[in-house]
Amino acid sequence: MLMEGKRRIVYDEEMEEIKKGPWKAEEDQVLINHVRKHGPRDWSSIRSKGLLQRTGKSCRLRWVNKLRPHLKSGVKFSAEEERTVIDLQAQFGNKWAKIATYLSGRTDNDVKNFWSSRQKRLARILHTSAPSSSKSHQNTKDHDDISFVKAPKFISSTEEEPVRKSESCSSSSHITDFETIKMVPLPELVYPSMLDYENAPFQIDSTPEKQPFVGPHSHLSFPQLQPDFPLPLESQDFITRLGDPNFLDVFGNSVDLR
DNA sequence: AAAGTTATCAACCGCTGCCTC
DNA sequence: AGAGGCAGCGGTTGATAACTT
Repeated sequence: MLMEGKRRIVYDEEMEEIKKGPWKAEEDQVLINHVRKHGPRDWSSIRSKGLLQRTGKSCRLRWVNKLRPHLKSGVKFSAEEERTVIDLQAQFGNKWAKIATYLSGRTDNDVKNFWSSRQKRLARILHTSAPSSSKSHQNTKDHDDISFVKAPKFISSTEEEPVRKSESCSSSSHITDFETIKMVPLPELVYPSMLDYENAPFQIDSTPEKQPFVGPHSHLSFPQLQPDFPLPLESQDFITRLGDPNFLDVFGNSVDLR
């Protein structure tokens, strides 16, 4: 990516240059050398020693996202990886760093970008505009997004670590009552190939044993929607349609599901 | 071929939690 | 105990590539 001409230079209080923007190969090399000597830590010392005019934060990010060994840079997410992300997002919420640990060679940034890209695509398919970036919408973003159901309590078979309050909002395995959660388990979300709805067979088989996820923790299980929870009628209708071979046709007829 | 739209990626920002003093 | 620094995380932005009209 060539953004050389757009490089920004800013100054801190001491008028000491802090370089921002794209990294040069020489800077990468300095960073790699630092990690070879000291390991992936002491990021702020890189600048204090005058090795680079980058913040420690920036150095860490560069290492984690681009320079770390064994990264799958430039390699698209496989169907398997997509399913893993979808499954884990349903379980953990937007814990990208945590999800990334289940995918070798993928960073939290990769997972985050993949998911946000997917959300936009889905929003378009559903004839809802992508979430506005306007600050005034940020706190309510989840509520204009795609569709909502009242979710039942999910049962997870694993004992999980205590969850901080801030984490609980979208982590379905910790929902304790009928909380509003983002996203219904659209078939497309569970089976990424269905986004290619020209060719999708729409043979939805959601039996737990066919869930393809394989992660580092073999005991991991995913919450399942209980079949008989009381969804609002509108949502029930929506979900009923998911099994309809013509389901996606409705999107072409300006049906607003919000 | 040009213009418009969408997808992808890299990097920054702000916040939070942990650790040290 | 609490202040300050640092690392890490998630959200967001902006540039470019790829695709469509």
